[in-house]
Amino acid sequence: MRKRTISIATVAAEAGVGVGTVSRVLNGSDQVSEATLKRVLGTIERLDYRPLRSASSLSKGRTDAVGILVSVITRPSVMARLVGVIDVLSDAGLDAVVFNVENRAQLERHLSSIIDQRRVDGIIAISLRIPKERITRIRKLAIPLVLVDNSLPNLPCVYIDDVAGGKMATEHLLSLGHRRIGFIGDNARSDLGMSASENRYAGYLMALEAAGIGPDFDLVARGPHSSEAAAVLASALFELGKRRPTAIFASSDTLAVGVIKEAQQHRLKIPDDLAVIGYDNLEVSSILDISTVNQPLLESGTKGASMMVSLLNGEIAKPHREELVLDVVPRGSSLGIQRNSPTKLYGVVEGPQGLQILQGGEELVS
Amino acid sequence: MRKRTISIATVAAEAGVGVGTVSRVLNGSDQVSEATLKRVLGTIERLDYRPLRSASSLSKGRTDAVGILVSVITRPSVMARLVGVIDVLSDAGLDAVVFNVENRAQLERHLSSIIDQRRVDGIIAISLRIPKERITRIRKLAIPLVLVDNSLPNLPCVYIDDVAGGKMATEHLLSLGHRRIGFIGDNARSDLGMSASENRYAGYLMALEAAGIGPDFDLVARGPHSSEAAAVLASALFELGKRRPTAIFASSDTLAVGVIKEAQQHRLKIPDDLAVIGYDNLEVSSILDISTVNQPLLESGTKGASMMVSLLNGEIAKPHREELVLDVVPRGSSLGIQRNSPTKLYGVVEGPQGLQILQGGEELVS
DNA sequence: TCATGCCATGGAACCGGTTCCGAATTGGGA
DNA sequence: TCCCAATTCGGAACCGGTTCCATGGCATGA
Repeated sequence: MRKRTISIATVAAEAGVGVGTVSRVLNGSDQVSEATLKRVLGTIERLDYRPLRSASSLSKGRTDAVGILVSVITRPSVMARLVGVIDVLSDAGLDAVVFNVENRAQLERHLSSIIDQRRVDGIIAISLRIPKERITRIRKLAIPLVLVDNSLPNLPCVYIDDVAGGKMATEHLLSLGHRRIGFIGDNARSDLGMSASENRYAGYLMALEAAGIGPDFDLVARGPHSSEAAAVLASALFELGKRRPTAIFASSDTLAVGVIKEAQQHRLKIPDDLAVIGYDNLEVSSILDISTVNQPLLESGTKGASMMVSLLNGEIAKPHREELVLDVVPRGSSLGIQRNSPTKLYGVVEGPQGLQILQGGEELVS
Repeated sequence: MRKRTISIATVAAEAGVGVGTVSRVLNGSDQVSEATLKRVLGTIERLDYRPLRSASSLSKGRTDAVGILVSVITRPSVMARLVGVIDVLSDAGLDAVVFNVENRAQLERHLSSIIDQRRVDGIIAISLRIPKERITRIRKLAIPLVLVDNSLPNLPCVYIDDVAGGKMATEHLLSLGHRRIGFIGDNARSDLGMSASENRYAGYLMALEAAGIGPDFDLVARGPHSSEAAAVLASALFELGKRRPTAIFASSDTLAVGVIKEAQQHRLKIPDDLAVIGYDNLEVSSILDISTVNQPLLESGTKGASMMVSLLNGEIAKPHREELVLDVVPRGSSLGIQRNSPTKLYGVVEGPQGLQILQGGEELVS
């Protein structure tokens, strides 16, 4: 009857050393002589031994895992940030434990279980507003917290100035000579507090005011975050007759798509009858040639995760705040420039069965 | 000087009982009298005590976490499945540890660290082919493994018959009278083995053969999974002159988008000059009115996760296999039917600042 | 009244690592 | 040759739960 599981004690016995020595070897301590190091490593190899995560977690007092709280994960922009976060954490050897938060109750539940049970060493919140009382509790427990796509005083965060973004988008339309500029955005939600759309709206108002144009609330509309809703709202704006907007700033590309679809229904030519600019620079905006405001989404994720890694390594002293840069991507929906050819260079070759574009570095199967 | 951390011993001492009793209370054992139960619960409440995850993991011998291996996570279809998985796991009180796998090396690294360190109780692989030797190792260690969007004998899996799907899509085009039907798909990749596109291709060939049409490899093209690549490939097909296809089956909606964009460049009318059908029923296909094959993506995730939960609870005896149903969603890109109005009913109301569509059940901020 | 058995309970042993203290060995200098 | 310091190492104590066994109390039946 063999021993069931091989533990550190098994290795120690087998190698003829103490458990302490094996542990030192595992953790790369320099307090081990060359000879023993080799012997222990050999034994580990031979027994195919790996230390158990939960055991080392318990004695080390940390989990080597980071909790990621994500607001409605299905949104492409949120997704992109998440990918950035996961990649960096993974490279740092940290587990990424993902929690999808659809509403306030879920947020509370996840937070309390994460925090109280100490399941993770740190928390990254993406596009999410954390209740104040939770923040203080997290602070008291000294659990690192990093905000991505959000900003709070005295907390490390990677954020984007949505007000400036809204201003830039509106200014783009103003620079093209538009004066009647509409705004279509998300409902302001109190529960999860994704305030991005409202901030962009604020920027929109600022830009108008700076241009000496008073706000016309008839040109402003909000609804759920979907193309269909945006289409309905756009339709309402189009029916204003000669008072209808000549340009629309949609607070996200998803909404811009709905606006454009609806414009086509109304036989409005883009951009001559109606100029449109979105926000996020999602893939769909490039496909549909929609002008937009580019956010470094992936980068916001990687930056945030890097901060977390530094925090866990005790490398950052005080809260670090990083603001990422935005830029307007003018495309056909506002400029009307001739659509350009695919930017990437693709070489089509004759494949075994039909045409083929080979991918760089990829191994292909015949 | 107060005690630093409150442990189960603290609670036991405070409540005047043994640690065993507290543990029993925590785990809902019925071996505790009403009176002590109340007293212990009170103490727990008063001290705001929560058991430490890693400690219970160590002694219980399980982590209450599930590893999720995901192939290129950015693909919308993969994403949708992931969301389904996370939601179910979360409801079951299991942590979802996500690993993004971009290439074979990463897959190996993640797998070995997951498996050897026993970081998780089970593994869910989404749209991923696991190397045989890994499978046998996982089997030997008795770690539950569930495949989503993939199928292997003797393993629990949730899969979709891509061959049948490819056949359905092609038959749809055939039924509209098309005879010269092109195929645009992904490169067959050996490393991660996402064979979906190739399987759909197989279905395409079967449908053609059943209709008495021999395959014409001049109408077949493969490339990277992007709209741009698809556009380039489509362009090549369009330049075949009178031998050009009158219809194209794109193995995913992303590719179909590229095909349609390119058709517009070539002044081909959709669907009169060219009918197109995609695959996946992504949001973009509905926006652009592209016919497609609907896969229950979210459902595949939830089903897979449910299997995992059952497995971990020891409820399933032998490998359970579930095949989900597909259906063709005919839209304008093949039928040319008048575009329909938004399906959802939205009521536009006058909001505090502009128009507004209220969301069901959502709390709104003024 | 005493034997029997069940139920609630305390607490030691244990899960598998890490850490720290003390001991053993070695090397160098006096 | 002896002593001291540095280096290497063994192993007990510990992290904070869970589990199981032994124990004490109480009720039941004879």
